[in-house]
Amino acid sequence: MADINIIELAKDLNLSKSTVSRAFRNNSGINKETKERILARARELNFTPNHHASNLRIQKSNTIAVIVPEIANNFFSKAINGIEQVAKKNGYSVLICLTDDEFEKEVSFVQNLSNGKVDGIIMSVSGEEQDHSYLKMLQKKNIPLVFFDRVYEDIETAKVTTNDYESSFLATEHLLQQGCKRIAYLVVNKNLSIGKTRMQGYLDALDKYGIETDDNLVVDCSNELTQNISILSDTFSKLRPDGVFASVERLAIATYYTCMELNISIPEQVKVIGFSGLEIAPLLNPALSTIIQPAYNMGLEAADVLFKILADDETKADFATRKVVLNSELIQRKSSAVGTM
Amino acid sequence: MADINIIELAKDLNLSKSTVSRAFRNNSGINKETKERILARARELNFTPNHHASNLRIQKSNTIAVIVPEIANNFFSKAINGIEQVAKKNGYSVLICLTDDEFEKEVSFVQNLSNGKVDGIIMSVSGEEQDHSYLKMLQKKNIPLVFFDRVYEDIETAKVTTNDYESSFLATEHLLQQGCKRIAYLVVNKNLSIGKTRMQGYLDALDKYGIETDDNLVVDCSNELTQNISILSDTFSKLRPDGVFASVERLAIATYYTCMELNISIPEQVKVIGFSGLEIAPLLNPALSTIIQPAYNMGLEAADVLFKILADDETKADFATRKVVLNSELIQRKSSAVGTM
DNA sequence: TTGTAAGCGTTATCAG
DNA sequence: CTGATAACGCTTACAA
Repeated sequence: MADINIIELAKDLNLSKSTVSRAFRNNSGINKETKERILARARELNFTPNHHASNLRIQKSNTIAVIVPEIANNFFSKAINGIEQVAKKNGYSVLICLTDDEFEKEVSFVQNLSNGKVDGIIMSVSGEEQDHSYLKMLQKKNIPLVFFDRVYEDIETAKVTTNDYESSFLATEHLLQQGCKRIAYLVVNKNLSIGKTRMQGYLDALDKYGIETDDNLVVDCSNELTQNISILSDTFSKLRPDGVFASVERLAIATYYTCMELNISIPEQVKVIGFSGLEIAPLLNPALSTIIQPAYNMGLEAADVLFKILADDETKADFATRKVVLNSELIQRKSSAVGTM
Repeated sequence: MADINIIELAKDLNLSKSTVSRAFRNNSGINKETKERILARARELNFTPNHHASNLRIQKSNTIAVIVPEIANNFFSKAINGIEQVAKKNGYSVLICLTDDEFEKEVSFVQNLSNGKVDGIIMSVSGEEQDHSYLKMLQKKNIPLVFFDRVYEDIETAKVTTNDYESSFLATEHLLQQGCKRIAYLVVNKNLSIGKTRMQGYLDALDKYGIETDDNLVVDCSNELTQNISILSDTFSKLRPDGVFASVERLAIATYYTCMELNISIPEQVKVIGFSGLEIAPLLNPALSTIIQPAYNMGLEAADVLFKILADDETKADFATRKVVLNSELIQRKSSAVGTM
């Protein structure tokens, strides 16, 4: 109940509330000394203007939302880190929304956020095969949207992605050059555009090297480790691939666990490469060859684009449909090496 | 500009805004049919009540903040995951604040949040040696605070921690039982209570086994990998420890990198154990012995306590100073094994 | 430079 | 069950 508002502070200082209000804004014409006096007293009384009142008044929340499938994940936590850094610099707060990869939650978050709670949204999507018209609402309400990594192709908005096709092509080509003939492609959801794009790189590389595609070698996995191990055990025993290309980090890990269980030696019996940002890839047994996405920088870029749109100057329209493509980096390590190193 | 408010919606429906408002609350006495009619029309027009207006009115934000040193980190990202799950279930949003381990940012976040922006705060602290009186403000403004993992001992509030002393004691004892005589304790900041507590477990275990303490074996590291490698290289060449107990994950990783560089073999020349929640600890070369903190569950617990306090019933006071201690789990793997496995 | 007053879009109280 | 009206705490023309 020790709550104090601008009126009481004004009374305390024998000023009007408008003058006090001005002290908290930079632009307004106000006497330097009165301003000092006000701020000093405010500090004493622990007063700062109520967020909701001023947000209501100025129709702005100074908050952005990040909607992602998960957070306990190398890639997303780094991306969020990047986003938060930019937000902090701009005086914005960051709301975290985890969809758990469920489209319904994504929709419900967006709906819940569209009433002024946030000024903009950065999202990595979870419902490619669904109806995306619910996003129209954001446009109507003038809430800018930036996609990163996982995007909806049919929605025309700002997007920050990586060169997935090229990376996948190169990764597959790398395995081929190391002598692999039967390369398995592991994917979590074939229908996600990101899975498709990466798969296309894989397919085209095979094609370039004149390798026949075996549909069974495209393995649909899940997000659950034990389940993946069982799926992969099956694949390994039935199809005996000599190479594995994991389209996401957790599938590379599942591959390692499976090989450990089945006593399959990497890279002698099967060579492995995967998308992954693990700092400890070199410490794995054996060191894992990786394609590293610049997760942190993607966050930075996505946030940068969003704030450019929010800045609302002439360039705004330009950024509203901006496409940024960052490059991933392929690093060869022992898991895809020839012979015994 | 397609923005619609409750008044226009009311006009559209030939009703008063109070009736329309009631349709969006559950409790209020309102005719079922009119309510349906209102909600239907609202859906058509994409209307839901403005957040700031209602927050201002009801003096509540339905938002909590999580203040942590970093997010691109196994432990914190899992904890946040837990927190978000609980928040979502309670209809709350989660604001993420990253202090980058800087006390000033922590203070500035708390100050910024204390004006109604959030209803409660969950925090893992970054300024043990600083003045914590700034937190008094939260009490005055009736914003509940729950600490987790890293806490301020001098602040009486709800706390969720793990049994750090016991875990450290057991980890050190484990190394001793494996035959180590010169065990290094790696810590990022000796002054943090969490570092102190863990160190005490280490010291007491040494004592129990009649091992003289060598102050040089308590190694103060940083958060930066390359820096840590150089610090550890120094330690290894000068002090030749036969055991390493890493008080946080990144120091276990730094130890591995250092040993790799110096060609020191784990566990033959030095046995290693560390706090870590890495799913891939078994896949490292060699598999890393770990003490696993229940990060996700800590998040769950911390959020549970916070919402119990926010529920504001008789038990509130009880939870406001609740102490929850969860157990970590020690898992022995090859990095601390005897002989060559 | 400061003060007055009109809103921002809700919700809650009180009549009807 | 519904409607009028007064807050909630702040910002911003406009006036002084």
